[in-house]
Amino acid sequence: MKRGIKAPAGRVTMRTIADEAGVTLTTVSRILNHHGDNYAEPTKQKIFRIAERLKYRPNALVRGMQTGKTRTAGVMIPAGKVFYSQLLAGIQEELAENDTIMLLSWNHRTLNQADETLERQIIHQMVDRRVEGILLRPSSEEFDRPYFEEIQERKIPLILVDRQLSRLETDFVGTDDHRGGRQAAEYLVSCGHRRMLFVGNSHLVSSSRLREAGFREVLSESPHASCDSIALAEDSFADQVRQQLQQADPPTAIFCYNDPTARAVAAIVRQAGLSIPHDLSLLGFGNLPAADGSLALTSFDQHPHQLGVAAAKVYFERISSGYPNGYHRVLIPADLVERGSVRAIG
Amino acid sequence: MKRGIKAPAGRVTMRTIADEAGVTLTTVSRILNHHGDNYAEPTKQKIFRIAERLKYRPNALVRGMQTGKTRTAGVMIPAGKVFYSQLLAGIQEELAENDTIMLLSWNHRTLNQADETLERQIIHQMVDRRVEGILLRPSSEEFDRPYFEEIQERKIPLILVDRQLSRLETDFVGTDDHRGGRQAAEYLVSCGHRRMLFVGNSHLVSSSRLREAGFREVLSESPHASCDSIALAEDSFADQVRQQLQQADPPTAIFCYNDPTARAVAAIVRQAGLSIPHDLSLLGFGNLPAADGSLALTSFDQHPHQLGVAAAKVYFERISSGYPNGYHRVLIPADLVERGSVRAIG
DNA sequence: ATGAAAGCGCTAACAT
DNA sequence: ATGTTAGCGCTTTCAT
Repeated sequence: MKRGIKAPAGRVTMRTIADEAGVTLTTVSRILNHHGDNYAEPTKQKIFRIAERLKYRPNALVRGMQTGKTRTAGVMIPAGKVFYSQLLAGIQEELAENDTIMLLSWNHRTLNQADETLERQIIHQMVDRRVEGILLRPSSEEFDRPYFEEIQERKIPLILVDRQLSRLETDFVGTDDHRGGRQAAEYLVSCGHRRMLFVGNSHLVSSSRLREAGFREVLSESPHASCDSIALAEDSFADQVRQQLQQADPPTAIFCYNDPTARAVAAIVRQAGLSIPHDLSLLGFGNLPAADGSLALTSFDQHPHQLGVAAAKVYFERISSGYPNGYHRVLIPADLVERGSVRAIG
Repeated sequence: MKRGIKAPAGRVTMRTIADEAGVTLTTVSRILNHHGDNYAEPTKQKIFRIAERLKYRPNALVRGMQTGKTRTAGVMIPAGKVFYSQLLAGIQEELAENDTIMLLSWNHRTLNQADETLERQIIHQMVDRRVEGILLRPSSEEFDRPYFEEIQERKIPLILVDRQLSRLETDFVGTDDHRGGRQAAEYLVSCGHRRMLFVGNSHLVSSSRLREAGFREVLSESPHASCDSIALAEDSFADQVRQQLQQADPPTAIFCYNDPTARAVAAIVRQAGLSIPHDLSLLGFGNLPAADGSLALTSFDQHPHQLGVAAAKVYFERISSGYPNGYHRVLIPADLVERGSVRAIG
């Protein structure tokens, strides 16, 4: 004749405490949640003592279900790479500060169309667990992907990190890429370079596009400066680089939108028998550590940890209904780190 | 006269679907959870269609509360460092494979006594959210810390990663440190070295102790081989290294229990006017990328990603009541990576 | 200063 | 092939 679900015996709930203390569930709930200002001091003491003795732990699932406040953030970042793991460290630090813990998942770093299902699944895992908001580094400019709509329809705050989506209005925290591009150009020009090459992924990634735009902006204002572009994603990439080098009037400096790209280019350049920085200057972006003994690359530090902290701050501001109108944007400047892959000429 | 808590209007629950379909909650629950084998095909279709149209998403909190199956793992790893972020990547990959998501938190890398409160808090955050198990890299050999008891009292499966706790019986996944130490010694001996120095943290960290033990084991079997030790944690560390170098019969090779230590030693060695590997061979452990242009260090790759995958596999085996008796241990061998900081002599 | 009752969204035991 | 009911562990409203 028994029905329903039986609770495993020996489990300590508020019920247990209430019975033991001879009070109601309500009383226990109010006191343990520090809403018990009206209760008699002895009652409070008693409840706290029993709770401690029994090692009571609240069920955050139930609480979250009822109140909506899960104190859980969804974070979707491919944190296997150094840059992202430091970004994650920043996020983690700020979340912990605010007694919030993250549900972490990973999207792929690749700009792979087929991963749509995966990312959708991840979003669902988070939504189903009632995260209060989501911090997300998009794997590409997939503005049209339906899972973003899902987040927005459910009115879950979404904070984009590192990369923007061109057609999506959201809070954003990232590097000031446009400015970074400008700094790159200013630096190379100040080193005497005029014929430049930009290597990036501007059709796929906002950071590349913005860095290129800033870069070109400065060059267009610099007398005699010129700049070609090569897109990294293309098959003929290596060939295109070689072609550039074999021109009558080859570039004297190459600006790559990130460090891995710069290292790839460096390999091609060296294969072609040129030495860096003597024959050619190379400038990266991101300031990532690389394998031992590889090229000491002049680059820009993006301060990933700081980015993470800033992102989490925006998160809390947003979920506590800060920013009443419009979206919030934070741009962190990148800083030049000279390491010797750029040479002053002429 | 109304009491209780009102559900925000417009929320889609199983109730909504049941009403719309003219069936019971039970029916919806069973069908959506794929326990609906007995239901009529049209009924099933109808429920699925309505659920989809209404974009229904189950409340995982409620489900978890009732069933205990939260499909959530607690992970406590200071993933800001490369090694740990790759370890984390492995864990993440295997968890995702099994439709599980992680609640991630961070303990400090430092062997700091004062962080006890923090780590306790983290454990509570996880326990309260009813994780099914916990994967944890201990910040030191804090076997006596009470929060481990808390985990064990609640019978939450605990899988230790990378570092063991000397007095705690638990599942463990890590590098085969003893064997790694042996490999290090065998390699150096095969290069002709006899007078060695070990630099580590053996009183604090199991990995250091085991590597040292393995190292010494081989040396004790090698004719004419000898080995001194220096403890990294001591203030006079740099002085001790210098003393070693200035001896009448100084070591020809130094084995450091990890790469950062090796780099610290390298700096001291160079300051002393000696060159690596010409005057002195240096061997690290961990194979971590370092800043551009720094010493190309011969080291051992610990395959952190593989460690992560293995750890998560143990996790699933454990939470599905595998390993009925006793604890499970997985040791992954490390592999030598030659990079030129060790020279063959004599 | 405390309690009773209703409700959250769901699962599962016991029906027919 | 479907429904009824009890229950999970809490929070909150209303009442005394």
